[in-house]
Amino acid sequence: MENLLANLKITVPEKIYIKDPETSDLGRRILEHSIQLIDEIGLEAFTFKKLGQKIGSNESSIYRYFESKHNLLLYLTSWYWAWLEYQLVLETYGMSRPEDKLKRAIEIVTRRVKQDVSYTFINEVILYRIIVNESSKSFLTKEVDLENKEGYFVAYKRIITRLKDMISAVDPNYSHPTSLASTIMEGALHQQFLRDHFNSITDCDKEITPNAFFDNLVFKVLS
Amino acid sequence: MENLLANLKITVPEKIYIKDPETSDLGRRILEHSIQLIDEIGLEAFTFKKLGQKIGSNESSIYRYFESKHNLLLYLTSWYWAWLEYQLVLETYGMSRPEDKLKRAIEIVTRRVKQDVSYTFINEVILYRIIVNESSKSFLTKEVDLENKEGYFVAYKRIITRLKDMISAVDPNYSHPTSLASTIMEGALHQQFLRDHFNSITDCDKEITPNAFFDNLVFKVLS
DNA sequence: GCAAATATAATAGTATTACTATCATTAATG
DNA sequence: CATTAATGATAGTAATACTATTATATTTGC
Repeated sequence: MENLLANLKITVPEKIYIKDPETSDLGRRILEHSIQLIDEIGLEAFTFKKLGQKIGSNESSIYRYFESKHNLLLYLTSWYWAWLEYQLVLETYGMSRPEDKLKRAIEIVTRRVKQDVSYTFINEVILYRIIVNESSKSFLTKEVDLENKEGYFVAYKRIITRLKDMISAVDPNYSHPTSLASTIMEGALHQQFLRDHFNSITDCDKEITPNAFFDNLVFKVLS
Repeated sequence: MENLLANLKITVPEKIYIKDPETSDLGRRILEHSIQLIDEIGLEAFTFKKLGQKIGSNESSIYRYFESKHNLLLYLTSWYWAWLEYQLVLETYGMSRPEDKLKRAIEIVTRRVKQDVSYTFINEVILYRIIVNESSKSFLTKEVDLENKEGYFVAYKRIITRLKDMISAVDPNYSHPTSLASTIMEGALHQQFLRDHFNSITDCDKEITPNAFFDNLVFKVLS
């Protein structure tokens, strides 16, 4: 798996960036350290100036890659969804029983990323924390419809559609497979967040994982 | 119901504001018009200066009520959760069958607010749109643990706890009542958002409501 | 009814943000 | 080796997110 990904480029919609950051050393440093910095100080306090200082580069140079920090966030989230979709396809490939396949799929999309598997400049463990804490902000804006038209959210929509298909494969008569799929995806992130910050309103802790909750939920709903 | 609320003050944690906005004309204008303005231009573009212009008052005067727009958002979300809890308690009061009670509760917390019921300066229909689009931003910050310690999120946690209790009343053996409760609350807002902006990843539309989805889900999980 | 207290308005000022523009320097490529 | 492209340095702008100060209303307490 690691080898496969090393040769495979995760594709992010072109319009999100001005210059493809994966094609240059500076671009790759921008990605690597923006993930670290956003994780450290949060998206609100994150600025291109601070990032420039961290990577020993100039603010103006970073603007040649991304027109704003919002677009950088779109890039990182898009990258993550594409990466997760890749994991999903790879790890369920060839499974014939729909139940097993769905079970595995739920595992993949609800688990906390604990290992940096792809050995690139993008650290998925840290990126996952950004997804939990910041990804909602990528679409909770007034520009969402415009950006959606530009295709900025295709990766997110595609992985949910895949999950939906797996749900319908288990129970073709279930009436709300798409909403269930989107609820699993967003709900898992939310439960991870609650586990870290509001443990009184989640059952998830060190033993009970969001995966256990959603696995139980989905198979009760579909049976 | 309307009469009751007219005499009842929704309580928001004191530390959220500098001066209680409900106690003065200017304060009430701040609340009324901040809701309108945030709904119009979004939280990111919203500033106290613009609000001041809208209400014919001065930026500096608004700062005497709230130390930042983040705290204003905390106020509005807190107010909403307290208001919703009030609806929940009122509308399920005296119901004896746990199943009926839970069914009604799910209806209350998943429905889109369509009528301004309390006749105050706070328009709940518009506020609901703010909750859908902006409320996550109230806790997705680096300061969340600090603010949680200060009690800024008690209203949110309390309503989820109430819902959890109703779930457990229906099925005391269900293993994840708290996570189910928080998933319903947050998930309903998310489905409303998807309905408005990403209809390909939800089943909800004009006919199917988030309520239909969650009602079906919960009673399948608990039976 | 008036003094004192309080609330609001007006103005100014600061540091930072989120950029854009220009020009110099360095590195890559044909 | 000349041209082009990428990066860096510097400067500048409008807006943001405030704080501070002073002036002017308004309320309230006696």
